[in-house]
Amino acid sequence: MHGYELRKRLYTVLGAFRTLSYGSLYPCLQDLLADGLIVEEHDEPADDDARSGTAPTGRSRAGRRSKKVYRLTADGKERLQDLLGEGGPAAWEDDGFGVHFAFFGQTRADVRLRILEGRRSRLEERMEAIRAAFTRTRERVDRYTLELHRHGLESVEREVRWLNELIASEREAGREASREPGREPGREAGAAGGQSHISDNEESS
Amino acid sequence: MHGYELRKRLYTVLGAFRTLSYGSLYPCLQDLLADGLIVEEHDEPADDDARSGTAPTGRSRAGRRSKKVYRLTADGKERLQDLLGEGGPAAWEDDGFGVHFAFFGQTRADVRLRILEGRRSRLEERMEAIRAAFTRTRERVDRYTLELHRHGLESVEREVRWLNELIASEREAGREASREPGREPGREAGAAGGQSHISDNEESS
DNA sequence: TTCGTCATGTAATGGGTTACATGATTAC
DNA sequence: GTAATCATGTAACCCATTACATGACGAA
Repeated sequence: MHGYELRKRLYTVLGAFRTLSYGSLYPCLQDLLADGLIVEEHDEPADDDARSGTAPTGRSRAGRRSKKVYRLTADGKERLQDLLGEGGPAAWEDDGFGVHFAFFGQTRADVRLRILEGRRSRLEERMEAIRAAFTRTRERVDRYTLELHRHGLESVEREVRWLNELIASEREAGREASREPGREPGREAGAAGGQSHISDNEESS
Repeated sequence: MHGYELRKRLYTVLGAFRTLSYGSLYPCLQDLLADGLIVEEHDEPADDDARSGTAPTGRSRAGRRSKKVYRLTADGKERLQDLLGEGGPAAWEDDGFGVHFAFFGQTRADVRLRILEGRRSRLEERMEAIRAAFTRTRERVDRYTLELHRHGLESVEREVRWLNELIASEREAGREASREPGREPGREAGAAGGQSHISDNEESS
């Protein structure tokens, strides 16, 4: 898709986390282009006789013709897979986790599990740190600070419970997948829930 | 206190949110100094005969003598009060809210209430946005993205409930304070909970 | 024809981090 | 005396945002 569209979609997908300004998005696309990870297409949708002078009669002529449409190259897809396959420490930091999670649909099952578990242990470390600070400073902070800590701690605890559910769900899916040997392990969608394929750049190379 | 100490305390107070590197802290202190909002003291704690050659025998000689100890000037305190009194939109953004909340102990009750309500309405806007995106994209995103949205939405809902409790608590405290006319309104500590005074730069001017 | 939205881009700017360098003080 | 920690500071850099500038297109 093109930049403008990408940004809006980025917003709806991980909007709660962060959105990206055009000032960083467009230069980034240029870099990706220079690195050969994406190619630029011009999306002139069959210029058979589209040049007819008649006004487009409102809503027809579906998508407004847009400037630059980008598409991942083979190199780009490989790079993406490398990125998604990493699952290292960067993937369980606050920043990285959201993005990695948003791409779980394209991520190998074993990597998904590693990321979820890594994230959980990160949060458990943080919980420990907060709890320690809690007992250490008990009487030395005012009640608002205490309340802030309490709420922060509960937030972390809640996310850990969420991760526990996801991990259990992933493990369950793994067991089911291994019972029926019809497919290679580590590539299916996951646990509960029906249709799970993402839009998946359609007829691309 | 001095920079090193400040940073550690910053970490324990709003550590869950963000910590500050020395690379930004020290230049910042220099700017504050240049603006006359803080002064530098050298904290030579009574050099009566502390120069005795004997080793300090371990744990005595309480605070380690530190390099530069800063203290707020009258101007600095005024500026702080201005900052704390603002309670405008900046105070209910993700960034600003944590800091403002951490200073609630020094903040006027009416400002506290305004900040809490502003924060709540910000979150309610966000909830609406997420819910809208939810129904709009219902069938077009994979289950992981959906799960991310669901969890994000619940996080926001939870924070709203937390704010509701805090607001109720503040209102209750306000009513109690107005019943006993012993003090000026809008300066007491708040609702439930015992000791609430913060360290409050001790015998300072 | 003009306005609003879609769409892309550039330059200035800002706020922070990392990495580095230094020195004082305490513990062994 | 040497290592670890406390404590301060500087410089390079990273990365994103803001503000600005441009242009195409659809609707009034």
